[in-house]
Amino acid sequence: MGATPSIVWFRDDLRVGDHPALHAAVERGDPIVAVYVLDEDSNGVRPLGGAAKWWLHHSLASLAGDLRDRGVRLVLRRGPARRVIRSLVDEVGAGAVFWNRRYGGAEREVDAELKSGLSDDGLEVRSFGASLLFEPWTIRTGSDTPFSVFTPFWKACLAADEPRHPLPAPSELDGFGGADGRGGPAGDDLDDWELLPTHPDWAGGLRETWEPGEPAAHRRLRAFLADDLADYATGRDRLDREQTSRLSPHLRWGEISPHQVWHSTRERAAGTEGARKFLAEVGWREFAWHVLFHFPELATKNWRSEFDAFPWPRLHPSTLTAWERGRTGVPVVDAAMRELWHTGGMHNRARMITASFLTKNLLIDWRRGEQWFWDTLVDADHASNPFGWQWVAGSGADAAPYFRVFNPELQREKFDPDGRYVGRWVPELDDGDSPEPIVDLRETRAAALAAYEHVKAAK
DNA sequence: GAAAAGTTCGG
DNA sequence: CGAACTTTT
Repeated sequence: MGATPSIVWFRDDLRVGDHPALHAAVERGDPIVAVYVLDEDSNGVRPLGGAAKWWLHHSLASLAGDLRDRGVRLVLRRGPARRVIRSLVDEVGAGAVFWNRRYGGAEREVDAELKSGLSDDGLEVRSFGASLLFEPWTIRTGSDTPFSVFTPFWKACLAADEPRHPLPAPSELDGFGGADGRGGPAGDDLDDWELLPTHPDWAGGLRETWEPGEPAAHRRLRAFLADDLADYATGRDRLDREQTSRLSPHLRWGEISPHQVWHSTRERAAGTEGARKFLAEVGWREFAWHVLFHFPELATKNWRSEFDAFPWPRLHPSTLTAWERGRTGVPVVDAAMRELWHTGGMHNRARMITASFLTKNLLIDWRRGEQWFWDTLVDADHASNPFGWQWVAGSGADAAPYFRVFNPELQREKFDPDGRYVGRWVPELDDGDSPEPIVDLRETRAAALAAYEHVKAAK
């Protein structure tokens, strides 16, 4: 056993393949301590939603297995990360701490403080880019500002140096304290974290829909590239088809890296319309994270501050509840909200439709919707979720308010032409049992545009 | 199929 | 400047 082990701190990168921090620890040569910290205590770190906890439980179980197979036990610790990592360092006498970068505001503060503190104590502390294709500070406009429009942003990314090729997963690791970790530091039992719902167990639909973990992420990518990429450019918009990649939760938890997605897609289908379009969707994820990097308050504050003048009417709680539970009387909205409640996922276009309906037709503040998605989506992350909501609300980057009052009836006709999506989730429609919409679409659209006039006046 | 219409960014 | 923009009427 080496005297000075290296700690690899796993965060939103629950994988062993293409893991630069783990890779660097292997190269360093000392025995490895792998740790995951459940941090619900650090200032400003957002507590996980219910669906996210469900995913995290299974993803950690999968990662622990993959590490154990390679000779390392995953140590689970709970508490404020600064304190937990520092005490682990002392406990094992670590000589190095490696991690992959996080880009949220609160997380960056935690990491920066730890990095300087541990470095002052003489440890080797290194962080790596692993969850984004391009570091946010490297993609800038010609006038050296961050981009606020997607298309030129993505063009600049495509013109930059190509993202690195993925690193191989280490086949064998030198675990500190032996392969079973008995000689190493103690950790929590995953079950004791109670991440899974019990009373009641509402996760049945999630189990039917998803398979968390790194091996499943790669199977999903392979199946998507083989079956769905060719017709992706148009098929992705169809609510009644399963032609999207459904990789978002795997990317959210870092079970697969965007580098792996990028290179696999290019190797398989470089130059095709499907590949171009799919990688642009990965680009939207990238853009959201870059925006969050430059504007850490994305989840709470309007990115366009003039939207602070938007006159959200007084909220009737029953209206919000009707939206949450899929009882608005607007079929495609109700179908999508029930899909979310049941499966923990929602089609990309359905997200735009339901978000437009909440903010433009119900005139409810985007933050209420964002919070609901945060609690119910398995893929909700710190960037894409608030970014998407602000984009739809009109307060965000690349948002063109006038254009983004979706008409849910038109959207249904275009993207669920045979009614298969709506019929699956709102079966009572077939019985001729269609309730009246809780709002008039034309009137509320006009009201939203009138409210938007206040925003313009506030500029 | 055109117009509604506001903003960004590269040329 | 003018092209671009996950749309609606």
